[in-house]
Amino acid sequence: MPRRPASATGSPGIPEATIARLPVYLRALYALADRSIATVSSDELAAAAGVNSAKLRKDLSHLGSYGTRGVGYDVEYLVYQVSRELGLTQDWPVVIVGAGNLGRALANYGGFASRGFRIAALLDCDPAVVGTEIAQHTVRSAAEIEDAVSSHGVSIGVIATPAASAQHVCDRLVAAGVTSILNFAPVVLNVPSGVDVRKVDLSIELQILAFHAQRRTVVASSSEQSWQARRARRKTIGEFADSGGADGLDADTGVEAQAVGT
Amino acid sequence: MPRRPASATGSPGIPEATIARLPVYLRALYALADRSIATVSSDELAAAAGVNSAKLRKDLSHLGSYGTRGVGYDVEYLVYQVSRELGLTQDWPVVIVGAGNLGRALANYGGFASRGFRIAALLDCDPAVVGTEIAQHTVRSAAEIEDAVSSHGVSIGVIATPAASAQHVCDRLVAAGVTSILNFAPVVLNVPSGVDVRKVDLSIELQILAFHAQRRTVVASSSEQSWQARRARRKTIGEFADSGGADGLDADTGVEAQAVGT
DNA sequence: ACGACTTTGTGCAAACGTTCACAAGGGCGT
DNA sequence: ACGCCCTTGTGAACGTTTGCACAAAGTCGT
Repeated sequence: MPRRPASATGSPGIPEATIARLPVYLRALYALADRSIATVSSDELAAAAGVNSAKLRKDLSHLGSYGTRGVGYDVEYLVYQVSRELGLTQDWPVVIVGAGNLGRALANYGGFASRGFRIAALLDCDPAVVGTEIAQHTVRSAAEIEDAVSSHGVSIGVIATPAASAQHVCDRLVAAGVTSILNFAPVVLNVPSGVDVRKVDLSIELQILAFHAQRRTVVASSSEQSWQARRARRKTIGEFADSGGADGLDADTGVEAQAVGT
Repeated sequence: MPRRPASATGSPGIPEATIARLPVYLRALYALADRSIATVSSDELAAAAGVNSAKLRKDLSHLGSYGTRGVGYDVEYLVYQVSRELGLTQDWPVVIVGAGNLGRALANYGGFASRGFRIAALLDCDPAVVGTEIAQHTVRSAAEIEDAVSSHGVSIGVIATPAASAQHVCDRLVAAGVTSILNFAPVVLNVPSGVDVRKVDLSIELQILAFHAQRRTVVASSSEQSWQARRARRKTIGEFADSGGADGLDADTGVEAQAVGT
């Protein structure tokens, strides 16, 4: 991840953590606008977005002073400002590579179009799928990646292929001029610097949940108390170095080696 | 998202950021094992996982001292240790609510089964879908959520429904005993404390990419005088040029077309 | 017009995360 | 057995993010 010099560019350098939350605020704001709510306080908006109100105010303060003290924020005005900051006042043509279940889900996802993302092309390499129609888009052959990218001036590519082809597809997208990639394939992509990659991994999220779920059962079996005691304890309680680290286990070789696919 | 009390449980308190990377390391380790590589250095593993090697070593050091100085890490042993830490040495039954494109993609996703996640039930409320077979699972009616959860001792639920039904489904899952939820619907879920929610939002990731892409072009054009001239406009929000003919134009349409039990 | 009340915007300190740099420790050749 | 070389594990410095608490700045009622 190439660090961006932030203030060296003339832009005030909005923290990455803030950027990641702006879309959440934006969605909450749209929901408010739908209900014809004209103004909103930081407390209300924070609650709708599921964050702390101080955090929300600090986040918004990075964009400028768009609130009115004693009143709150004008919903429509803030929608515009956040959209502009995120670059959503322009249309972003996007190519999606891979028209399996995931690619189809993406193509049908209303949240894209409503934020200015327009599907410029939907590609797949399976001849059985090429030519079929998905969400008003005719699936084109993956051989046309370069053409689709350059003819529409696409700068964002979505990879929804199996893991095995992801890097190859990525290379071609980058060569064709794509500089932002959203990767759903469970692999780490190698890209030249200057290309931005974000990863969405369905199974990683489950594994993180499993970790916490496991911990919960361990805790529950040792001390029966609901976990409300939020602020109770402080730092680590000594060194439990390794709770169950019996060395004797000869790493059971049942390592299921299975190619992960989408 | 609520802060996780990490060290409040009496366990060694592995940082959240580390937990989020363990699944990535695990995948890289599996790939190495597939190639019959017995040991790996922190440099190599870090490269495969796409992180800095110092970070990898520090992450692994939270689990214990499982490396050998001068040599590296034994791949199989480390696979076992990481799996155990993540709670993947046991099976996790999972219910998936919503059998649209996304639910189907999830059901067919090989990465779940290979990490110990077993689909206990796949539910939907659309009568046209109930009864059909998806990835060797017969889709059951959404009315049976409670039964599916309690009869299999499920503690992890996946919500792949449209936004409108997500909170309702969530409530029912929680009431039935689910304590970990993976949410794909673009809404902020309200859950009682003690329930762990993780969110995967397809459009948020794109918006973050758009921000960086925009910044890149702004920097390239080099003559943007920031946003001092902010007060002028008051654009309306209604019309976000949406040329594509996608169905849902409402700010927050669901992930898919079908509705799930309300 | 003015004071009471409300809410924003922000300085500050603590918590958290990352990176550097190097000592500790183990294998391997001789 | 010894010393060299390699890699781990970690203390310490640095940067980022969070949350508190409050002054600044506006509105509203009288």
